[in-house]
Amino acid sequence: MKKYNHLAIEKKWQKEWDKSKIYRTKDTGGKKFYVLDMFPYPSGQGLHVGHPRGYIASDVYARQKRAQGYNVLHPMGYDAFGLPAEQYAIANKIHPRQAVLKNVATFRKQLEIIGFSYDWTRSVNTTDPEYYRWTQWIFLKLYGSWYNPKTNRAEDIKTLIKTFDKKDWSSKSEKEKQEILMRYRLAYEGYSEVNWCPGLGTVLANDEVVNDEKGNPVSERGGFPVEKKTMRQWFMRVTAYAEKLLAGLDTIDWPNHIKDIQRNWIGRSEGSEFDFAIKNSEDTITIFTTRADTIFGVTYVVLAPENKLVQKLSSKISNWNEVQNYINEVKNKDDEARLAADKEKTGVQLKGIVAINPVNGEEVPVWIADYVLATYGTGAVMAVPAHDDRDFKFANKYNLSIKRVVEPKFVAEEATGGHGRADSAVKPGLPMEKRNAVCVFVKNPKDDKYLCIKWRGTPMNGLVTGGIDGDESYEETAMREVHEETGYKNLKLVKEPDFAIHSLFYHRLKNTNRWARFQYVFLELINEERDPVAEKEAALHEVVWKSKDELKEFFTVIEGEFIINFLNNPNYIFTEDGVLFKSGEFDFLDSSEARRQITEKFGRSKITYKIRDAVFARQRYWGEPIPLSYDRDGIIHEVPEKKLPLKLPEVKSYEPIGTGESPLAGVKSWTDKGYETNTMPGWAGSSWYFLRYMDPNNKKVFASPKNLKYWKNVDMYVGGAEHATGHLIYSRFWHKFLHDLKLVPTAEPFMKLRNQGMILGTDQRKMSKRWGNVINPDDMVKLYGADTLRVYEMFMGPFDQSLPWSTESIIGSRRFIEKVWRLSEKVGVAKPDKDLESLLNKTIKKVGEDIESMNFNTAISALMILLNAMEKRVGEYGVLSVKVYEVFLQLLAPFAPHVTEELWRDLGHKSSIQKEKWPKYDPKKLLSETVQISVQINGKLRASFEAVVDEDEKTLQNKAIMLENVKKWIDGKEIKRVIFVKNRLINIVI
RNA sequence: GCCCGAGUGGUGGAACUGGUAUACACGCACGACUUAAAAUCGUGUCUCGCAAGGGAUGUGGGUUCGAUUCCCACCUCGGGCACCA
Repeated sequence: MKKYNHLAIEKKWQKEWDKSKIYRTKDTGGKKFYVLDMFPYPSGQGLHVGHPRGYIASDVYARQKRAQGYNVLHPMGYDAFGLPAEQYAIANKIHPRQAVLKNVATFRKQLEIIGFSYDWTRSVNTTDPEYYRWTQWIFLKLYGSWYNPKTNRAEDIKTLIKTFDKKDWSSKSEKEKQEILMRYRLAYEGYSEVNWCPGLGTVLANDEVVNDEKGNPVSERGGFPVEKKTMRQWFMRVTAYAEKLLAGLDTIDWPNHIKDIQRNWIGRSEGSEFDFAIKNSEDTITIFTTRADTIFGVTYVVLAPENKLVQKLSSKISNWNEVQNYINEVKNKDDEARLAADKEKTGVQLKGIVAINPVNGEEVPVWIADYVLATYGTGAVMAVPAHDDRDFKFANKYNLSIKRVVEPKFVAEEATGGHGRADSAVKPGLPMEKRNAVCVFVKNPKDDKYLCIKWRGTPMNGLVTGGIDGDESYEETAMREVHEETGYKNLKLVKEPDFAIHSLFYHRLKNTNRWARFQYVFLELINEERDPVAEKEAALHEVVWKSKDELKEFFTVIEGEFIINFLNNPNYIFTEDGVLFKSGEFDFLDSSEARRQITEKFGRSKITYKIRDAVFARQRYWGEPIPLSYDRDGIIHEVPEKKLPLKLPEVKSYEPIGTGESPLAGVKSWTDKGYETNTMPGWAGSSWYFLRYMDPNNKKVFASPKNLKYWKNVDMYVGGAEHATGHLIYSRFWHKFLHDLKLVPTAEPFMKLRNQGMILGTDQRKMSKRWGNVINPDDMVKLYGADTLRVYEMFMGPFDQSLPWSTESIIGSRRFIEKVWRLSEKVGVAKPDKDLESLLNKTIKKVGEDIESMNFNTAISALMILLNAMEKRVGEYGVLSVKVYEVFLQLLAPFAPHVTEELWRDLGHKSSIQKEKWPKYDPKKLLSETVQISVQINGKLRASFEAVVDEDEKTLQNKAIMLENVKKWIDGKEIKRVIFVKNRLINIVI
């Protein structure tokens, strides 16, 4: 027998496939299918075994699609701009381009030996000027466009200019025009803070900044201090697409958690805006809130320290020095200190400034505090400490008043006792009678017990309650009711938190629905003297005393738990929806309805998003140049389309120049022409690369309309989940923009997305040089073969789960392939075997479905089961049917393309196994002739027996009862019920 | 704190729509072949029990003839967001 020499076989077929070009893709021909991997960043480190996991999966998937008759586009390329290449180049004193070329070559080699079915002629590289020409071209489109909210899409900036007053517009200077347009462009110039490291003379990315022992930010390299510096930047107006990005999620098949992350990131929030006028001023403070129903509870207003209004009002602020100091203090805090959630809130009052609540004209103080973010909503909030946790903490610290305006509401849904009333579930259809009432806590200071009422002949327990008569005060009602119901007469009012609840119930005695607002009143016994209780009252209930701890158990009222929370926690605030109170005409409205009405009358509804515009500039050399230039007057000019690509200048030094600006700012030939010195960020090139694969060598357009129309978009996208809020948002944004401009045919770039889990080191840690736990795929290919590596990576566990590498387990996959190899000796003409036939059909079904749903581990497992059965068959009859073996090879081919090709050809086939049609199963042959029927007694397995498929219940039941093990259990007992599940089980209930 | 996801043998994991829990593989033990070893093949391998039988899918409850699967509460781990008004 021929020896299984994986090295020779794999090399041989890789060469042969390359020669015969079987993986080349044409842009026509039948139904298309686009299978894409997230292209790699070719680092100097090379690959570890975790990297190819996704590539293997997509390769298996692509191979199956090809076998199913699709015209499959399955390309690979390199995302090679960015920091690591630049740093590698600086460290090794070579040009970044050289570093990239070298790393790309290494990657390609490492990938090739694994035997992927990529069409390498379609490869792209983001650093290739012929590629980034189109990245720059798309940038210019973004720069030249605005988002028209009326048409709900991006349009040429000219359509914006048309909306301006003609005369007014032409009277403006170029500079003014530029400033106005900049507020609309989808790519726009602005300012933002960066991590500036004076020690290195450069700007650092967030992950290049670490904390030293004292928690101060320092550079990862060298440990130099890092501070904030405001710098000129370019931005992408992602926020304009927030709604489309959100809505699009419903149209694509992505893992739910990725959709959740994106939804969360976009952070849509429906609320209202209100204008608070500033007393004795023309200015107003606009606030955003989602709780318009609490607006009558506003006791102050807070601005973000960076809010422009603060500077504008400076002359009216009497403590301006103090305010300025606070603003500076906040500015110098690093992000971590400012954002720490548990940190104590700080702020300063703007003395002399008074805001007017638009709903009731109340005058409230104005503060600045860094718990209000300048970048969200309007950068200002109305503070309602009674119903917002943050405002509550702030109010407590600075002694600001607290006004409660929303009260909890409880609707009786079943017959429960409550407040000593005979009440039950609200009856639909009956009118609702509103009433003011009290509910009384009476404490006996001697033993700290509370006065309770137990209703005779009912399970109801509660407190003393009663309706308010005429113009009685709460206290008067409370004392009167206590006296009537219990006889206690010497009581005094104590100061405890006052609160009220609304209770909706059906009043049985009065046959009416009641909506009672119970004001809680806290009394204390002065002494235990009591008058006799009227007979009528005494017949209804008895008096009991309960300690605080016993109350929770004692109350049968549905709102009992809430009341206890309130009693136990003096800081308890009610942040949920409820019923309005002390809110003028809106009293007794539910929160949601109140929000609607108050907004309509006093404000306007508004939708706000968390997502921020994305910074689109890096102060680095190794990125796409931004194709803009500045003239002497600071007017920005676009680099004409026909002059693209604007290539990076050849320079000797691309190291930081020490000002924080890009190294390009130190290149005279560059600055002489006024070119923008910032370069694009790493995500620019990766935001559209999948389109370039459709037409990678086109010199006229980024991809021809014909090819775009044919390939449309990516059908299956495979990559890591870590790109959820980066690449996967940005590329959707660019794609939607291109779609608005009718440059691409679909609204979404990636129809299906699947994430691969990480492969961890054997020590369960992330594979990295640092831990010394890196496993190199080259070594695995050499030792076990690419086919074994592929099978193992697909078999080790669920594709989307992170799993540790096991040096021990991979041997199992190797054994599997060797068994397949050895079995080839035993094929020939064999007698039909129904059981094997049935298993084969089941396996065809299972493997096909499992690949489609990316459950590769169970697909392999099914193949192993079939192999074991085939071996058993050979053991019994000495020969295995060629037909069965061939189908098996076809099923295995996507996973192990080399060895299956070799064995396939050995069987005498002239063409590649990769060209074969995917096997079909016969639904009629899926069932074996016999099935195991389990017999349960009372749900416990007691016996099982073999039966013919689809046999009827009666027959099987009779058979089951005859079994020894079953007889034993049912003997002398009555069979109450028998449950029958076809072809599976019989459960006898006794 | 909020939003997702996951907890099953010594290990990675399997189980369709509620229907024989632990498939498949690794490891381990024993046996065959061998002068020997490796490789290969075979047998066994959740747990308590001599057995009959009992107990096990993070913990505690519930629904059901029957729960890894559905519901409630809690614990642990992983991921995302984090003063978003």
